[in-house]
Amino acid sequence: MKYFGLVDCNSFYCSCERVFRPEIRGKPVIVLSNNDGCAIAFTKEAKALGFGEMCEPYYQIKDRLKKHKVEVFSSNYSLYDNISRRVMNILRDFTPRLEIYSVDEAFLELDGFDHIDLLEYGKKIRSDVLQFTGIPVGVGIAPTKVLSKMANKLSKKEKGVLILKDEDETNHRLKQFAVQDIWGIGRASSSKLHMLGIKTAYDFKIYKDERIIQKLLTKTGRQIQDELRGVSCLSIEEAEDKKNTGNSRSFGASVYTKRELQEALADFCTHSAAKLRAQNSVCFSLTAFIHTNPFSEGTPQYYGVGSKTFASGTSDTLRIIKASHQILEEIFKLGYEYKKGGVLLNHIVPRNQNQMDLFDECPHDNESLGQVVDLINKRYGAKTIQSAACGSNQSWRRIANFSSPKYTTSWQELLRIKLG
DNA sequence: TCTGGGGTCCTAGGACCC
DNA sequence: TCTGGGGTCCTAGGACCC
Repeated sequence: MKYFGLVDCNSFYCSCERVFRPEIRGKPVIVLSNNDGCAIAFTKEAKALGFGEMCEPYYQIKDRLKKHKVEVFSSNYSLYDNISRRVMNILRDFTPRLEIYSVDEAFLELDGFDHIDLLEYGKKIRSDVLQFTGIPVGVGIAPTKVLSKMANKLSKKEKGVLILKDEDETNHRLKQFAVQDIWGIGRASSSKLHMLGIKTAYDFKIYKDERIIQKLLTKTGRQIQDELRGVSCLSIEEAEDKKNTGNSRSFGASVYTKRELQEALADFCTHSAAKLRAQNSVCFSLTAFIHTNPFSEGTPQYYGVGSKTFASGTSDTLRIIKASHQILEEIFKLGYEYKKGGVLLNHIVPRNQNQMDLFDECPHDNESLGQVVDLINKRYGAKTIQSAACGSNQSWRRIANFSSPKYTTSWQELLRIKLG
């Protein structure tokens, strides 16, 4: 018998902050998005106080947070990434195949585990991760991915581990599980299912007319239905190279000039190109966009987007920056208040599958230059070397008023311990 | 004053080919 | 009065996820 495990870190960003601040354990904590724009992570104590609505603007809840003495943090992605990596490394000891689904979640293939006490196994996963990283996790184990997701969700009320093995037990749980809480069923799909009279996961499971499901919810919905029935359609997908990658950001302050946008785009290109080189790939096209603040009523709105293709695949930062500036020349309009910009690298292939173009004007990638830059930045810290196009002022940079130190990734910000 | 960022998969429809 | 059929590839847009 084949099983899937899903391990999910509880309030991951908040838990990371708590690792280094033991005094806030058991207290309400939230973490804000970029620019301290809105709330994106909450501990259960914060949820109990009525916070927990995803992406509620910070300025709207600021006073209430203060009143309830909620600890507030800006997001510290280098810390979260680093702790995530540690958690995943521990999970690798528990399975031959691990799918890292997101920064705080992973699927484990548990094939041929018939003679193992799955409950004990789940408990062991939990206690190991907690002991070695300080992060509390929930574990769900079931015969399909969709069911393991559900088991994981329910595990939060069951001491952190839940196994769905027995058919009657599973049906009993499905009857109490709302259809919109199923993994893969969002707002649009659940309202369609409601129209068919399907309210719970069990209703969905036993709904007979599969043609209608296929028609309304496409192949994805049909697979979810099968997965609820215990028929595994989705398998473990181990890390693959990204098919698209990019970088975009809201600006900390409004931006009006082409010069500043050039710098911001150059910065986004620098990050994206480094990601590309890290997975040893090249891209064939670049999309860049800029836009005004859609929330600001009464001010003129503009969305500018453009693309450029490369005759041969590239991961050359300078070449990609140059292309982003060419796009900017085409889409920039003076007189608007820009609030966000970004770049996307598309049509990504492994470097060894790169097709060279005979008529490409710069066929030779600055490949070795890029590698040296990556190496220096890895050893001496991010941004030790970068293109001058990224600017030095960077007035558009994000605001982060409540940032914790980079405890694990910066020599300057290591945790200090006073003795005596 | 202040509203995130980064992905994946699927389908329909257009362009193009023979 | 009449205007094929079948296939592939690409892209935009929708839906969903964390």
